[in-house]
Amino acid sequence: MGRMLDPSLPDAVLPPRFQSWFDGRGWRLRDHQRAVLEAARAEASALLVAPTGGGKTLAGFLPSLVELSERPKNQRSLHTLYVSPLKALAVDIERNLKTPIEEIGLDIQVEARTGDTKSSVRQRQRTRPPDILLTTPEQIALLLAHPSAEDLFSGLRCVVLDELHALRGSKRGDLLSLDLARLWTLAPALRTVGLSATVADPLPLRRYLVPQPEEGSAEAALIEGKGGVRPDVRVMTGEDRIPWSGHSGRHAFGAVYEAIKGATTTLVFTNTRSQAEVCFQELWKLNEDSLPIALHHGSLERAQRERVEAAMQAGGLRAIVCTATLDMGIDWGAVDLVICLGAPKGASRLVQRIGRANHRMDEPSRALLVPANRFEVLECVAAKEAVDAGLLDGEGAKPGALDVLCQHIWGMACAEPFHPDHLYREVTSAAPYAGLPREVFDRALDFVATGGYAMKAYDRYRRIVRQPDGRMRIRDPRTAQLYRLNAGTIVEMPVYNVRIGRLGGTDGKPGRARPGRKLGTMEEWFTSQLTPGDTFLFAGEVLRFEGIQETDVLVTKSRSDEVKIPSWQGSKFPLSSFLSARVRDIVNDPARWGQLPAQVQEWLHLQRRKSYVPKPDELLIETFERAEKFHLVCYPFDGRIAHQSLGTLLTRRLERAGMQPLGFCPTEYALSVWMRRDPSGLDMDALFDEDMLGDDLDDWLADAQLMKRTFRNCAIIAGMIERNHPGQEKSGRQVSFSAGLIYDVLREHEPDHILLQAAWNDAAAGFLDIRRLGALLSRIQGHLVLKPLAHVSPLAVPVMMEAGRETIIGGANEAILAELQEELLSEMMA
DNA sequence: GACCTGCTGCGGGATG
Repeated sequence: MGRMLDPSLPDAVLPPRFQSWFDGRGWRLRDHQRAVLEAARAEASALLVAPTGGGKTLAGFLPSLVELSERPKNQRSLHTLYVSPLKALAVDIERNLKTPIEEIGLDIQVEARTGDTKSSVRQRQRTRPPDILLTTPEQIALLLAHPSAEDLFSGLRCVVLDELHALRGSKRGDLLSLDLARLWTLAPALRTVGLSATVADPLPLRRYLVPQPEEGSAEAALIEGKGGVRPDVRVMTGEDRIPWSGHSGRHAFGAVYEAIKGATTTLVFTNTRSQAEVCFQELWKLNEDSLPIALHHGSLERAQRERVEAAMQAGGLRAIVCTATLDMGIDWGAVDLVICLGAPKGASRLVQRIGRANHRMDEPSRALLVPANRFEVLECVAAKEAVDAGLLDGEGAKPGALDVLCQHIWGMACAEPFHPDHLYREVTSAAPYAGLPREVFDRALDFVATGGYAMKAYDRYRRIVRQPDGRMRIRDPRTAQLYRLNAGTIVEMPVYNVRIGRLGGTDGKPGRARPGRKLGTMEEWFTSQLTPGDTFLFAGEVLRFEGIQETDVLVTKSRSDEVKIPSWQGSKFPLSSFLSARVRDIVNDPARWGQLPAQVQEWLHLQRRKSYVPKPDELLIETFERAEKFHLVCYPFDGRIAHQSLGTLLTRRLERAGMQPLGFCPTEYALSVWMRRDPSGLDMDALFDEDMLGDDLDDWLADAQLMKRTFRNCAIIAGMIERNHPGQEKSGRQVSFSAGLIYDVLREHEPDHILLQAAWNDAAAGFLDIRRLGALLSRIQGHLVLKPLAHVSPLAVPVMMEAGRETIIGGANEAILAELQEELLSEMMA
């Protein structure tokens, strides 16, 4: 492998001690490792893009190890900072780095620092740091917001940023970029190494890694590791009937079990926690061979998850059913099959998940995609094609979040007084904030100093004050303490603890129960649907709901078969634009239908006969009457979030047009709206005009609850509202109430408040997906195809099922749904 | 016999 090495080079790159360590293991320096060393020698920052495995982490650390080995004795100071999005990775790397350090015989200290590190150790690390510190973005922010920051970091030579693709573009990534900017100020000799999975466009990552100049832009060197073997991806299309709707993949559990039996170790990825619970439960029912299969998701108690991870590490498991919790993390060499249950949602996410299998360079990772319904078959096929062609989702760079900027300004004042001009220049050296106008920075600064003019009367919002010399300093030590309690960008929903126990005390007398072992957490809204005696699935067990005591949901184990499926309200996994365009391409092009399973082909052919198959960039709009209601169904294939926004805005227009709309239902692929009047005579071009993104949108948002929730997150991150902390008597509801109050006050009295702007930006990028909706509307202008029908069309059946599920009172009543499906299918065939 | 939706990540520190 590799190119011929220049015989004059090797000595210059790797010192003899290192070379013989490589030799002793039968390793050769890989090309990308050499390139990182050469970049470091030239004092250049670099982005290393490579698939998992292949010594990427070692490549990031090699230059630091070499430099530290050449350092004069007795000179110890923080040399290299490693940042990972996961605490577990920091701890794992600590273990892994110690091997080469010991074996080469280097005098280098390595320590991890996370929220789990003992506070005495954290304190000591400020004054006597190790040579290499392994940590998280939040910890760096905390270290920087301390008077000791300058001493600690002034000698820093290198920052290694692991899994950078997973941080960039998020608020955590924004926070980290601002911290980098401060580090560049404190340690001008600093270079960075970014480690990233393969991305569609590395440029934003390369910019992220170096200080941006006032004019133009700068980027780190790009080093591309050799791609491994293309993964072997298959889409499961058995003989079974492919469901018309639903997302559980239940019809395929038998085949999933067989696949697990046929592999050494399998990761079964699901898209939701409830899907993971259901899948796990059903696999155990099928598990005649008693295979050790485990469950892992984010609402399970941490200790339980750690037991599963340890069992995996020890080779004791055949499969784990999991959610995105295992998208990243410690490599498990034994995994040789990845199953993705349900729609893959995006090519990059899929590649990341597939990469969890088989880290040997010369063998392909094996992956099996299991579509749960007909539309998902299209999505799985589109995703497989993208992976086969080596294509990924492109994600544009978006400007840094303003609430994060406010938090950072506050933190910087905790370290030492700053001059606004200097801090502005520093902040704009961070790539996400390179385009930040001074005027916006000044408003953020003013917010940290006063809360904004609507809040000026409230003393508690005054966090920094101006000194006579023009510099800003923290107001008092308490305010600095408050910063430390509120640092970070992750905001959680208030949750209940699920614990074993009964109401009424252990001895049967009334009184306080002593709750037992904690199994995990559940959200208030699901809890509120339970009445004592109900049974539900959680942590892989059937539990009986006993009652609520304070923030504990008390449960006992049960053997009931009548189980409710718990659900959580996480933010929505968006279907990537890239993948939705590819799904459209398949549907639009009958020449490509041959690769689809027979049932799906028949479905599309039937659609062509009974209604219409749109051409690229056309939007098909069907109307038909059913059960005394008129339905309008359109198929943008643009993801549920954009369809949700479109549905809201269309409904408002239909209302004005006198159609008396009754409801709408978005799916990933389509949108249905139903109403009392027949819409087929409407001017569709006017209905779908781009101008709906103007006043209609503003009207709707004015009183949208979602907007308040978004604002709450921004207000917490910016430090306007305190987080919940153990010991503080402030429930989640009280926090959101006060956030709602502040939101209303600001909307009325200070509509240009920085946090309203921050919330609007979040909403536009998040629950509204404005960019996507805008692209959708402009794509279809002049390409609407209206098809008034007598009956429901084949494409519409799954959408109608989805709508039926949501509108049937009392949740999904199976008998009614089955009946609905029968009716729809016979009407469709009519 | 179907059918059950929405992810993850982190987190004071000085003093007794």
